[in-house]
Amino acid sequence: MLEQISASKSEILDAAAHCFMTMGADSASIDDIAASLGSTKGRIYHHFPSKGALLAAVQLRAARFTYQAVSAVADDALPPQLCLERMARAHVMEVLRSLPYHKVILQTYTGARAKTSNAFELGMQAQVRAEHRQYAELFRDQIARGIEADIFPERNLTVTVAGLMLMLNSPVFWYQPDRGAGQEFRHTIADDLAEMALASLRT
Amino acid sequence: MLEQISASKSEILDAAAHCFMTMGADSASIDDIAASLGSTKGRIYHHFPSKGALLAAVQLRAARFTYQAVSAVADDALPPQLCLERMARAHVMEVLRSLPYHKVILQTYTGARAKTSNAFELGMQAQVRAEHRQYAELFRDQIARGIEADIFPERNLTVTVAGLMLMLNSPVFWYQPDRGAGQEFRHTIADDLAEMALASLRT
DNA sequence: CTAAAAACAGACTACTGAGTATGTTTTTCC
DNA sequence: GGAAAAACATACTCAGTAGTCTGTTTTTAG
Repeated sequence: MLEQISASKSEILDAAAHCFMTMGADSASIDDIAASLGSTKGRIYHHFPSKGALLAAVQLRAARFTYQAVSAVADDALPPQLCLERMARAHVMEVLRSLPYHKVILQTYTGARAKTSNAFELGMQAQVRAEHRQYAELFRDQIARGIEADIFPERNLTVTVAGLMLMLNSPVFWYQPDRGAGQEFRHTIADDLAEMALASLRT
Repeated sequence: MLEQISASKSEILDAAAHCFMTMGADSASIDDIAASLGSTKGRIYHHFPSKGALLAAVQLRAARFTYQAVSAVADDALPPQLCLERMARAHVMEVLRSLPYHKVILQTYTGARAKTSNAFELGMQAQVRAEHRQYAELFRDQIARGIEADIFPERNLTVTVAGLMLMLNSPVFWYQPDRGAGQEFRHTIADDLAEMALASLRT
């Protein structure tokens, strides 16, 4: 589940996420990432077998970041609308915290897959999709519970879940962490989006 | 405004959008696009000065597709909530129709810019951003009108508009045009999403 | 019908960037 | 303290690709 990652490996992942974010996952070269670390590609290839594996590792970490943050506040004992609002707020706050990782996810989650596809990397990508699906299920379950209890109107579940989660991910497209006010604005974003997400489920 | 495009140029754009969609804008090579047309790169470079210009042309077309479809149904005489629902439905239907173009937009709209940046391409990219902003303004204006009239609660406009439009774009991430039922399902998606988008604006 | 321009094809160049192979330093562990 | 392994650095190979240049076909215009 939570693999033990060395400090150096974690540092590489942070740098990779940052480079992938700013330059794009394809344009950013291994040399770019190494340079941003003040080292050379030898270090990176010692820890990761290929660029695709490094990218997949970043994506996996992104999924696990949000999964941890959201599953911590999810509680089936709560009424679904309340539970969902807490989950939504936690999701947005976590996305804003570990922004580079989630930018990478959305960059590569449009179904575009490179030609380089050996067995190992295909497996990694499958795992990324699996964990992402598992995370989305947290929201899917609560929404289904709400529809079951007649709190939310009946709609296509796939359409609803995807629409809701993409709304919660929208800051990824425009939020600039360096520019402008910090923590207060983040809470404004999280509150507004969580409120909108909840409202979108009603009639 | 609406530049006259030759049939050959339009065909190239369609092929480029399809290749960019399936392989990613960076991974897809000019040779790939030419091959999918049954021709060679000579044809493409005769019509477009560079790959970046071709990509920008695809993005521009995507923005204009939706702009045309939505501005056709937008009407300031209508009450904002009604107008917005029509716009939302039109947007989703158009996105599903010209899906490859919009997949390319979202692929490249995460703020990641390649290193290749001569003056001409920077100008093209600026124009893409400008027209995209202009399109988003259609929705922004109606939402502002609704808040003004106390129909919608007051929220941060930037957060609201971005969240709303990304929700409307969510099918780009999962919809498969070839797989499964056609026109009826498209209407289901458009109806559900437009309803959700409208509901998200309420309290 | 013919000259000129447009619309391509095909071969070539130059460069980038992923991956490798080997050497060097640092840490670990007995 | 000394061997073994981990953690890097450096130099190199090689495939893929953007862009160019020249030649060939097709269309257009007078």
